[in-house]
Amino acid sequence: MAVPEQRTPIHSPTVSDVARRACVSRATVSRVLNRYPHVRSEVRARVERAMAALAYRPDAVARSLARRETRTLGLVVTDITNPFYAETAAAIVKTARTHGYTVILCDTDNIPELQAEYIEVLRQRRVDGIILGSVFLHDPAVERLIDSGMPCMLYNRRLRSGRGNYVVLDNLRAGRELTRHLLGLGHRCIGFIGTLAGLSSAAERRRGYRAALREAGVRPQPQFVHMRGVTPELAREAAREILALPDRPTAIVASSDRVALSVIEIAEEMGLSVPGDLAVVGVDNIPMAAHQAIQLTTVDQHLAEMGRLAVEGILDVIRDPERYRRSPLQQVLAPTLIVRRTCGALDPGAALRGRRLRLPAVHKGGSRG
Amino acid sequence: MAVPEQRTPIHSPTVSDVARRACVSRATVSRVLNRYPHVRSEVRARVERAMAALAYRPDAVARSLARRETRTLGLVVTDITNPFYAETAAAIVKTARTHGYTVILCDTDNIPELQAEYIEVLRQRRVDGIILGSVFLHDPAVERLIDSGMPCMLYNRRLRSGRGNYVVLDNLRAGRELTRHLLGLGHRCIGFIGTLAGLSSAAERRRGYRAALREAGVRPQPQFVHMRGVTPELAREAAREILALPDRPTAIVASSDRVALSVIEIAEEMGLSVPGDLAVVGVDNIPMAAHQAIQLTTVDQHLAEMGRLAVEGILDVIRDPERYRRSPLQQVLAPTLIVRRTCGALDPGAALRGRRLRLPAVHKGGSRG
DNA sequence: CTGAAAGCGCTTACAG
DNA sequence: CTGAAAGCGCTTACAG
Repeated sequence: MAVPEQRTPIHSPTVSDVARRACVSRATVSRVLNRYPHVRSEVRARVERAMAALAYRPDAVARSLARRETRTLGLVVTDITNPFYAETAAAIVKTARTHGYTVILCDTDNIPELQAEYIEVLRQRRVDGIILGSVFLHDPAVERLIDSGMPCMLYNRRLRSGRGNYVVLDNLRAGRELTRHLLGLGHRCIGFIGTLAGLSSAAERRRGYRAALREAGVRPQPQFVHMRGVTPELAREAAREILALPDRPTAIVASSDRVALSVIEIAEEMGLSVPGDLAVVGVDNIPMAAHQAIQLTTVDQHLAEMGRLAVEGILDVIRDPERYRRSPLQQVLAPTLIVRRTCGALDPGAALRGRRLRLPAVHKGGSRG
Repeated sequence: MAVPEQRTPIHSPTVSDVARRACVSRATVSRVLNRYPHVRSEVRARVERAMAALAYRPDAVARSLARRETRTLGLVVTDITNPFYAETAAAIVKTARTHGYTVILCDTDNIPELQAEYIEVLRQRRVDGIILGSVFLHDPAVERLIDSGMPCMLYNRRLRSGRGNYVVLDNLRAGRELTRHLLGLGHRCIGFIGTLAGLSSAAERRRGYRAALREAGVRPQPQFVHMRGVTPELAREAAREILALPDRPTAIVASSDRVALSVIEIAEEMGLSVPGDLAVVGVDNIPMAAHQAIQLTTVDQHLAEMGRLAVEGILDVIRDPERYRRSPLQQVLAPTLIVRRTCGALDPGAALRGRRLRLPAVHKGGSRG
């Protein structure tokens, strides 16, 4: 007859199996496993041989239960296909790995309700900490999470309450520098297209935009400002409206590179050349911004560093929650202006009214290659 | 004196706490938790009230240990900032969520050695299955993983051995259709720039490219074919060399949209207009390919569907590993040609030698919405 | 329909 | 330096 198949693979070896084979107790196996110092080297060697012979692979689930720590971080983003989140997620996973942590990726797909659902799932899974890439200025679910004592770290956006650990760009300054840059190029009619006023990032960039106008003695025009939502379609809609105005702006500050790309698309669709007829600047410095066919003037917010700081920060919080309970870890990164083609600064012919260029000291970006 | 602070939050409630409060056994609490049918409704209500009163949150780690299943999937990609992986990861996370599964994201950052390391970590964490976005044609670590019986699913690329469950694009057909399309536009001098010959995706696309040339009676020119590596810099290098040849090709088939974008950058740097002087086509249909300023002719490989199928497939495998042991689940998706600007087909003025256009029946792509 | 008991695979005081 | 025992928070036959 046929040889019976080997089904249900013999259960994988446990500490007990190793202990039996090495003629020691399970406690000793555990000590070897965890590089506990005081184990006789002869015993240690015997245990290690047994582990090798059995191809023993420790069960992290059991260890998590016993130690009450999972060495797992939850990462909640609104859209991993947004290069902003992809770049930060890469840095987060990488940094976590170097510290022996694993990352559960949660993507809300821009559906706000899913955030609370994911937070609940992560808490049931007993992650050691939660990193949130987007919160609303008013966000009860996140306030409750903070209240609960679960270590968490916000990045990119913060709460109006000012609570929580976070790492964000100095968004006000980013909006102000971009606007000043355009003012310096001679623009006086400058619009702003953002995502949502309920997000600190967009709201603060807009405040920076307004501040720069005010400082230059330019009166803000409310009809030049739109904050409709986060999808590309809404950004396009806003661009279409603003650019159809009889006295349309000669420059647009977009609250992100993605929004800026939508604006450029619509401008070209409407027969406006960029930067000839319309200057456009963004924020993020996503890879595409550097592309030859785009060359978007933007602000770099150092995404890899932001991701790294988020992880290193939350690991500190996990180690010593008390310490950060009353004085949260709040980091603000300085923006770096990257001057490229779409603002018109590099193409004197396109600069309006022949103003002399007065660039601030900036990193002139090319490819990020 | 000051009110003493509440530190180390009283340990979160367990089944025992709920059981005590509801005056039932822990087994009964567990039954209610798992919607076990035969529980008296009065008892069920009492337990539910107790859970609510205590804000009980089941411990998924303990449950995993007891049930020997984690409802967690591992996802290993080479670079989450590559839109291909970001798009598929989004679909994978989304599909997993609807089935109650969570996803651990592993990003090897294109460092091959990290793949084996991540696989080991995932196995220790006792994930129920592993999804791999990239394998080499010759990949011993993955062969061993398959041997081990751990449920796994490859996507995008497969093994030369043909083993394993996978969902891939019909890459040969994709390469062939793109090349035929260019041949149909009059091109006879067509180059191919791929990533690595050791990856099934690029290798099969190149085979399709060769097949199309052969079928058209065009002799393949080895100096027009480059497969150097996966980074943008290597793609640029290859483009620079091929386009500097005295008898440079009039069209390039790139093995991915990212490679195509690099080729376009170099072409423009060298003063060649696209598609006037050089037609370029890619594969993937990443969001950027649709952008106004690019309009890349490409092949859609239905990334969201690929991700969804990968998850649904691996869940089937997890449910019934025996069934797929001998006849693996292997799915091949049909490519969809998306004709845009960069091939020159939409701009008769740019079509070489005034050939009459003979487009295959295709989905003419615009924006992806 | 419900409970007592054993078990999942580790870790960790506590003795010695 | 090492072992016996208890415990982490669940689930699951097995009785009744």
